[in-house]
Amino acid sequence: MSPYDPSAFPPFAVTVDLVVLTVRRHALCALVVRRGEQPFQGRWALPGGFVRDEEDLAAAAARELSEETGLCAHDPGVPGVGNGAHLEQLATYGDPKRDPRMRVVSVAHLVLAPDLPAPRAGGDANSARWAPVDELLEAGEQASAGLAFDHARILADGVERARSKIEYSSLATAFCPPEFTVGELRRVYEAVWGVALDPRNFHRKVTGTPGFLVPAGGTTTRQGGRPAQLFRAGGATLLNPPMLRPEV
Amino acid sequence: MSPYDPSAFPPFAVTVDLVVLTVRRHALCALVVRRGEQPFQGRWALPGGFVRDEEDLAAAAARELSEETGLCAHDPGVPGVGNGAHLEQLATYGDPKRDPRMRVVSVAHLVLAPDLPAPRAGGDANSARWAPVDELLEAGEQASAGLAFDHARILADGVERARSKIEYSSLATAFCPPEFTVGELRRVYEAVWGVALDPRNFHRKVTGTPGFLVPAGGTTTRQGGRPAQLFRAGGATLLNPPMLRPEV
DNA sequence: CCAAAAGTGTTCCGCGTACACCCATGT
DNA sequence: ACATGGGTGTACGCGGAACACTTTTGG
Repeated sequence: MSPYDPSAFPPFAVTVDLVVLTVRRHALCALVVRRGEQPFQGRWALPGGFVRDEEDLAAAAARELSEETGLCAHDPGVPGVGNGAHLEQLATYGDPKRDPRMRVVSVAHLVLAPDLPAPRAGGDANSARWAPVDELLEAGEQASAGLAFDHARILADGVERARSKIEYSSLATAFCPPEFTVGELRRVYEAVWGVALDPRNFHRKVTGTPGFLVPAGGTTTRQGGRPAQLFRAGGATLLNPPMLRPEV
Repeated sequence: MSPYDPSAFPPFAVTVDLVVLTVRRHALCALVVRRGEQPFQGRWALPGGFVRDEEDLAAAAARELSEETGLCAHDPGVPGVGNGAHLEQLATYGDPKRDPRMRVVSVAHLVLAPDLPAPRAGGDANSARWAPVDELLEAGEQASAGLAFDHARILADGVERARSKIEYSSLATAFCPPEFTVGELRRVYEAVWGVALDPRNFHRKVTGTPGFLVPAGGTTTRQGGRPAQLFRAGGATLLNPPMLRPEV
């Protein structure tokens, strides 16, 4: 670290922004809130807020998440059990011009959550909603139609992280309710990757990977057809060999 | 983002810390500098420094790198060609107690560089050196013997990132000089992963992956034995299928 | 009976692994 | 001659891809 002079460093505002992803109706969706003030008033943005004094970055992200959704996320490194949602740091964005008002460095976090009831608008947001990420990212192509600030870029990075991480980890279960079927888990992969997977091979693959799924004991027919076994997420976090994303 | 009140956010100091890795004498080494002042005076630390006003995070990392090593890194997103070194953002560390003096958020960056002459001590560092990461991380086990601040943790995260990224990307070439042999590239993998690889299969694998290596035209005997073809890094960045790290 | 989803069996083939073998240089 | 590292050929086997087939529910 450089020489320390209490008056020699420029002060920064530090925020956390959240990329909260879920799967609804076979589509990967992100949580966005409507901005109530300038700049970008009326535009959609990722939820987030300032990091408080004496508050860790992950704690700030968990607090904002809970304020916006009522969700209690579980960062595997922070105590406090959640309802299955997964939280991890994504990346940090610090372009001097990213906020026209002042110098803001934002530490983006990624949250993977099971399908939730409609979000409750909280704090300064006029409203909040789940929007398909395809819509949000397409809108970002035309200037001044997409997300506020550099949030389209942050969202794209978060989506890419989620897409690659479910390949080699068991994180896809974070999109599922506590008990789920193999078919439901497959539809998560299909929604996140935007591809169709062979149900037979998928079934063999996930049930054959030790520690990925553990039988929960019951069955369900909520998807129609023959009753399917219910599973819970197993203890394994790394999948070896990984799930293979089909070629483009 | 939360309601904006210029007086309502706590001011943070924002720094960049650098995990600069290279391969020297068959060992993965990191650049460390000796601290010249309190706290942790005399202890080794990762190079780094304050982000300046109007300076992007990646630019700050590149500036610190150049000040400490003379290296001109190439972030594939920042203009300005370097000498082959690779720079990417690693993660951000913001525990309120990580610096006893004040609230500091540090955006760590990872640099992969070819073997370099002895580093020149710059700025406030009494001295600088390349140290095998195994030594640095083992020393961290005993309290007050390892790196300053939370730098052991940052280093461990950087090493883990490098180890996993050379699996599925062509980043291992960033540890090599502009022209290198297949054997030299193999010794990079062996040093970073700490394993022995079969030279025959490795050769077939890397020369058979399109875009990974392009023949540079000449040969060399600098490693002894039969002359080896020289290669340059090809355009491909993602390896498909990936290099497989042998089981533990 | 039929549709729909769950689950099993089987065949094929690419690719990773292991290892035998040959090649071209320095000493 | 021989040691050293470079490079090719080949046989084996695991695991992914494709797909036929059976099972168990709801309508």
